[in-house]
Amino acid sequence: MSSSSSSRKTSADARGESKRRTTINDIARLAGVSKKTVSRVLNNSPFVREETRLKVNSLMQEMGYTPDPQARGLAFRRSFLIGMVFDNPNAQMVVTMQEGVLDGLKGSGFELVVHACDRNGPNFLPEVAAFVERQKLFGVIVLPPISENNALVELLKERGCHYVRMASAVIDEPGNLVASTDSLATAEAAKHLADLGHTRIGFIAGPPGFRSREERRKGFLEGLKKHGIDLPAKNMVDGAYTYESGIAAAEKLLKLSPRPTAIFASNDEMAAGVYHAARQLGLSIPGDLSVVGFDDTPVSSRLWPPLTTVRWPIHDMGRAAAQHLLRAATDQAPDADNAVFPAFLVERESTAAAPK
Amino acid sequence: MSSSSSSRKTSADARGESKRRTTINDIARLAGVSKKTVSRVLNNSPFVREETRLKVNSLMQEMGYTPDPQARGLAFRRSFLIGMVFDNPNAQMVVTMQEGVLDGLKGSGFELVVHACDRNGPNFLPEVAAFVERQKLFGVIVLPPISENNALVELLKERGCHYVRMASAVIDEPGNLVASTDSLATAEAAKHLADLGHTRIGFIAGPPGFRSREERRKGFLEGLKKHGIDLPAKNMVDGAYTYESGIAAAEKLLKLSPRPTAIFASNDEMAAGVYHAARQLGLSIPGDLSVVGFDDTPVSSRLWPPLTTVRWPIHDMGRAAAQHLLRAATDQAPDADNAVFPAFLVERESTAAAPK
DNA sequence: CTGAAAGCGCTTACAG
DNA sequence: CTGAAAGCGCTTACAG
Repeated sequence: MSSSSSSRKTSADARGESKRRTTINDIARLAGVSKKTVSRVLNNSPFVREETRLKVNSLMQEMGYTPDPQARGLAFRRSFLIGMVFDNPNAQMVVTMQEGVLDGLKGSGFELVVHACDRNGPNFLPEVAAFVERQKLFGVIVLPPISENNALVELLKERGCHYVRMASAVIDEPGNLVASTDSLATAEAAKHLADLGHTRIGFIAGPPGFRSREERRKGFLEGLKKHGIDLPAKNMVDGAYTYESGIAAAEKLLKLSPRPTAIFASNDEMAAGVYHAARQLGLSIPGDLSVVGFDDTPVSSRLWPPLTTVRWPIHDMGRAAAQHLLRAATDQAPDADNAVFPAFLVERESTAAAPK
Repeated sequence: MSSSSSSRKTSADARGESKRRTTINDIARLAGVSKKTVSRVLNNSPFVREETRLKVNSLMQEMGYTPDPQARGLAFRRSFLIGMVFDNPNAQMVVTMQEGVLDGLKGSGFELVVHACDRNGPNFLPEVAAFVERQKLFGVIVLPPISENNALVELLKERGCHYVRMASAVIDEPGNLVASTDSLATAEAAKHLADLGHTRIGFIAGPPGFRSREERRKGFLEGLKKHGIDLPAKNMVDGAYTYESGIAAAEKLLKLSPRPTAIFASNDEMAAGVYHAARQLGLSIPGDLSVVGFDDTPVSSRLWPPLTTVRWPIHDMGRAAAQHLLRAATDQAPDADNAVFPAFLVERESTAAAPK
């Protein structure tokens, strides 16, 4: 049965069963070269005669040969897997990002391994470290908020694991970063509300521990200040990026007297909570209350009236993250142009002139 | 530098750098057995003296040894990866399912590799086949609607790849299936509407090619029939499981005369579209129009009024799928009790007595 | 119950 | 520009 190394086609192949996959040995034998030479072609080594390269390549094509990632990985001491590490309350964001990453990875030979974790768990860092080491990951894409964890990034560096941090501001070098411009976008949102004549404004912040909380707040407050508006402390409440927390936060804000005429929620889920609270109080949007969200997730257009919100190109950013890692895989320099993605306001129908 | 096989701790280890991971050879040497014996312990072979097993196990623990999945995989001729293959318009469903799977896989040593595909693409099947072969996947979890593709399943069987089909009805044997009871749930929804006195009812179906389309329709129609209600053909329109298609379908249904007093949409996204269309026509929900959805995704509670819908335990089903594969990995018999999960109606505020 | 040899499909390190 | 040998960290097939 071990005719595998002596004849071009085993009988199983001939019968179309083809139990055994083509290996580097098959290609080497057929090309009349050593397997080391095939390996050189595979790895784009410059030390191969053009003629040899062509012959090997066409043979690989003909036989439908793809190198075994496990065998390669074992020899390389690293795998062809890329991890996506996340602990994020925003499900929609996670899928969209994931789809973008898959998009960018398509046809690269790298596969995406997803890894959910609990950033508050006692073994958070050791578990991620174990994951990275066990699978010998080539690289990791880290979603917020754990992308902001410097100890995590340090741990990845120590292990020689490439990484890309998804973030809401520039917190690393290009090549290790894909960021949106949250503070610019919320400044734009602030300007929008100011232009509509709002001065009594409520702000629902994201949860502590998220850089996006800070970025969105900073941009919004600075934007207001440019228009001469200062937000009193009582007009700012914390949320948790969840629907329920949005309801609770809005209830607090809408109890204020004088009542705010506009509320900015730091994400769409919380903005949906604002809608709920407003409705309970009989307030109409945008007649009595203007609302702005952040994320432009599907829910923003399902709400009534459709939500004015900030859009950031999640899918494209996911793809960019994949591309950064693929550049690293082929020893190309980081692509600085592919690191920062503008977020911007999308005006819909939840904002209107401030009531007199 | 090749002191690795002669001393217990290399100097790097002693300095806490520990560049080299512990391998099966280290454990064998320390335990004073052959690596084959360590391998036996690793694979739960019964042919190991209890004493030996204990010594090896405690040594593995002490050294923090985990076998290298790539090396094991190469020798086993299969990997410790599980694929999740999907092409589904419902992002929320995909994440929730994925989280359930990750939950079930936690601590198993198996990792989840996600693979989006295009079921209408020219190379759909060959691409999935290539994915499965290249990665030598242990198993695959297939999401609807491609879980209903028998050619795909055949292809997996041929390659000896374990699989679990996620479905809306019993379409395979337990162990290869995790299904919800969609038709029972929509029968329940039909009864609910009938009990409220609705007789002029609109039905928005899912897109052709989805088994869930058939199950949900069948259950709903049978449920109505039990209450003596027959749906004329013009009261049934097709949707695509998307928001936009829900709007379009509802516009058709609400043009009917007499106008339906209730609409069942085969998923929540389309139900959200019904809300939109109703609002454009100045119809109030549930006063003028009752609406029922399916999925109980977050959007159903963000809508106003909160949507009466069908809930199915997506997360639990994802976990069950993982558990089926893990049973297969340890040669346990399929767990028939863990295959069918009831879906059921969740009454909220979008349904009320039919207007007189 | 245990082990020595060979092999999984690649790459590294070395030599030419 | 090319190749033979050894090795990555495991398991299979065989022997005892």
